[in-house]
Amino acid sequence: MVSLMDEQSFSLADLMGKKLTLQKGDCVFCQGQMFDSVYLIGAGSLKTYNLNSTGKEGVTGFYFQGDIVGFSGMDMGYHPCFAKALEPTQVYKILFHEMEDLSALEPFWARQVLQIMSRQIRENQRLIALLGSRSERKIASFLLGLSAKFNAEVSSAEFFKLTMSRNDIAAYLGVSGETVSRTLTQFHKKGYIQVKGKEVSILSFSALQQLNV
Amino acid sequence: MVSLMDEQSFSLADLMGKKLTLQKGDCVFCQGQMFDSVYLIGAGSLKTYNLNSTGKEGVTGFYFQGDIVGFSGMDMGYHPCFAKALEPTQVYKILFHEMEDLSALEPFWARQVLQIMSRQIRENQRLIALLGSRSERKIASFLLGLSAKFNAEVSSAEFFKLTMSRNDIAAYLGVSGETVSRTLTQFHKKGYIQVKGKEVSILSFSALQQLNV
DNA sequence: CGAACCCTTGATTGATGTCAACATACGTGG
DNA sequence: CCACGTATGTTGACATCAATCAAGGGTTCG
Repeated sequence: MVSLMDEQSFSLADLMGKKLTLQKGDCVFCQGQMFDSVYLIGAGSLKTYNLNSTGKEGVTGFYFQGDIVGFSGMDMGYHPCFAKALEPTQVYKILFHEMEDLSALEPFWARQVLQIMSRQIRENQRLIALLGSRSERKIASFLLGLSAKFNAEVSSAEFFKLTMSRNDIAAYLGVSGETVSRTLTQFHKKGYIQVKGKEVSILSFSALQQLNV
Repeated sequence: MVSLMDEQSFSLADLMGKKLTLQKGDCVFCQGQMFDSVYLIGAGSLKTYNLNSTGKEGVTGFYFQGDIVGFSGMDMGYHPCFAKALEPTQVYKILFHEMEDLSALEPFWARQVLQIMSRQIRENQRLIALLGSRSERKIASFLLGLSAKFNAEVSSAEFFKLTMSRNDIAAYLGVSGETVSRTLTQFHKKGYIQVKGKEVSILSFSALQQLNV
């Protein structure tokens, strides 16, 4: 996979984007804030979430190195969600009108942006297709997706870190935090995964894939 | 809202896209098929869905006039879903590499494409945020979203037509067909909506919005 | 006109949310 | 470095929503 973090585009990002360093809990942008930029993630991870009138968080996505966060604000002109760092994180701020200009100038960049948006649409639709399935399957799919993402883009370590809390995962998949806990220990007891706090390793991809259907 | 169906871009679409006429049930593309085009909808409506190994349909989206369908296939190089007409429908086939060329030449077009993709990301995330909520709320949100879309883009008629079946709605929202039926009649009894087969009219937006939270 | 599909409604069952208690990890300040 | 307090995670008991099964009516299309 060609990534925006490859050398060629890294220089592009450097050119156009102001580099921001975030601590855990810092927000890149807030729900309702005016849209003028998107953010390319250089390192770390973010979650996007919105608050409904009851104050409950709905997590709409997790973002890692090479992802761009903030596109959902483009068409309405304001961000419909918060974007908050899950760990120390670096992002490159990309002013939207500069990105548009560059699209006209640099075909490689334009194609990369479309690729990233397309990937996001596909990933969102993968989740939507899970909407009706049981929590076991949702969580299996979540682990497999995360593992694929990490192996492809971040590292090939056996263990990967869940930088988000169990409740974040729960709010993302539309289940309760307790169900996430229960299902993880269930997977562990069946020998599908190994869990050490926030570190997870998949022992049987096939078993999870079978649940995933 | 500026739409791709406005005069200026209509001529663009005419220029680049071969016009296809579909009957109800016809597929624009199939799951697994190679990606080379996206499709701008001129009239009618489509659903996208995928089949899992058990043969069960998971509906990932509904698309109407002015939407572009097929972006989810871009980054992997093949379509991860079917796109099937829900009624007599017209689409403009847009070869992807031609779209890229035109985007480089025509900033207006490039911006429109980004807008449409952004809207789709936002709409998908709105659904994802509903993942954990009760079916009542899911269906209320679905009706409100559809109503907004129709009023904005298709017509301002009081009634709008559900071109998809109850089971399609169910598969989209991750509930059972029976639950869709029951909830609609419940809304009807409470005076929130009027239902005549596939025609629906919203009598109390506020009541539905309150459920929507 | 028949057959297939779609929709509605009822009864039952099962999965999962909620509540509660406890355990563990984390961060902060002494 | 320890001690405390808070946030996060785990586990159990129970309640509830919605899936499933089933039956019947309605609609569409060949």
